[in-house]
Amino acid sequence: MKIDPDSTVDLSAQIAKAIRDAIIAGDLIVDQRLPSEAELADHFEVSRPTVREALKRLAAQSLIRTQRGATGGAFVNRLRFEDAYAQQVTTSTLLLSMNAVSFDVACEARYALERACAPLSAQRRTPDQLATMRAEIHRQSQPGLTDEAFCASDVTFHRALVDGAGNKVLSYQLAGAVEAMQPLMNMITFTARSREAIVALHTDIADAVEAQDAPKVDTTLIKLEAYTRELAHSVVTARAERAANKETKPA
Amino acid sequence: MKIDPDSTVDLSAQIAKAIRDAIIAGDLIVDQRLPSEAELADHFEVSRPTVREALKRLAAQSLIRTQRGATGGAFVNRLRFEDAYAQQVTTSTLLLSMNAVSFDVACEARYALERACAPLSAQRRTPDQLATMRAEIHRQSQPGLTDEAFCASDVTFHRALVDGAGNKVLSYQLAGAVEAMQPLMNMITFTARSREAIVALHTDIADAVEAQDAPKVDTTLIKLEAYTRELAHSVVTARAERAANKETKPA
DNA sequence: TTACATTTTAATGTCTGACATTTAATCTGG
DNA sequence: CCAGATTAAATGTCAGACATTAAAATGTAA
Repeated sequence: MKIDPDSTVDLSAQIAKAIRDAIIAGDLIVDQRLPSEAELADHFEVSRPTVREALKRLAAQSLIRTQRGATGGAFVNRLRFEDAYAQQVTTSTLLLSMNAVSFDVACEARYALERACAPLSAQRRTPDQLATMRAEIHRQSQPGLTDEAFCASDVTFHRALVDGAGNKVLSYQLAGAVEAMQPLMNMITFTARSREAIVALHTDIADAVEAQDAPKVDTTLIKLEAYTRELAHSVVTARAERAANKETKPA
Repeated sequence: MKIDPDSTVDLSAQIAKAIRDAIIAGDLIVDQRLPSEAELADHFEVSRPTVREALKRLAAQSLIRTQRGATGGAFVNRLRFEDAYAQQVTTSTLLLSMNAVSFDVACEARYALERACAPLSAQRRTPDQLATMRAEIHRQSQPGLTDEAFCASDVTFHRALVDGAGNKVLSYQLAGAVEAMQPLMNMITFTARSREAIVALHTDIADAVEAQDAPKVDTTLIKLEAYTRELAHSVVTARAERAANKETKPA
């Protein structure tokens, strides 16, 4: 593991890269202890604060964890799916909000991916996952629910559907797509009638999943996607109209 | 933005979280300059090295960038899809290698996602993307190619297929799934005959995409998935046999 | 001998203060 | 008006110190 002191790149970034590459290459294995900060400082011929900045970079990516005390130090972290979810969701959310991704594009991606899971989920879903879907449908039917709570329940419902595929890699990939959509979905005002329509479609999906009817799940998801887009467009239209009124009225 | 000095959590982690939350909430907008390190140290009532560790954590997630000099400082970064790809690939790769994800599970996820893109790609692919697919098929047909180069070309081919959907969010999500598989694929030894079979399937896919025949793309991808799994299983079997011989022969 | 309390020790976490380096803005002389 | 020198403000780096934590080693009494 070497760095170039003459490079214009931050020393701490170089050190982080060197260690990260070693982890990816398998030279440092899970739960292995890195040298102490003082030893790393010696090795790379830099000061301890610089080493610490490098280690914090790696910690931010969940590549290492640190422990204080006599037998403490920095250890290569076993990257867990649960840890990766959070980062995936954060990153996806910011990508959507910072890159002017249209609702349509995000929606299309989300449902395309979800439909990829659906056949597997219809086949393999556990009773527990089915129960979660039913429970969320019930929650969504209750009046007085805020739009945010409705959306959150929607996310839980769809995550149960995705998790039903019983493939952790799929669940991980989908976590970002589904949850990152939530802020966009929150812009939609769900009227009583639109909630009713969504709950009806959710029920169809749960029924089809219970009956292991994959094609039915697929067609219902297509309907749900179309309806979601329709709702979003009506929001955009209403907003445009309000803006137009505002422009003409005051004078 | 506040932190709790009595918490057992690292101060730098708390500060990073406070700033990250502010970015996600939109309180800090793209390209906005954060206060200087000295000002942040004052604000949070910590020392400058602690603030710096927090900023390095955020930099590791591409949430901020720093600039030296008179008008320098830390700026909220516009998270780009290209930046996110790299992290996505790194994370996915480590997830697979550290969590004993079986080839079958990873393969299933990859092809399920890829098939989600295929219909869109058949419909929208540009001539350029089609040309990339053809070029990679040609490369894959050349004898003397190393297994690694063959795999790399395979990745490029499939990325062109995925990008053909013309949906950046889909491409981003797929980047991790497709590229993270590469180390696993590299374990497979591609014989002349298996390469021939794969090239034939790739050609079928390219033809179907050119003809905008979505169902044909789908069925061919299913065949390709089956064949890929078959190859992987034969590798595992061969390895097990070698191990068995090794156990009985030497004495 | 064993169980418990104490001390030691090795590591990370944090602080202070200083200097180096970079870069844009400002000043200055032609 | 322009080119070069100067200045100022920020990040990058360093050295050394102390605080805190937690495990291991040690000591002590039943």
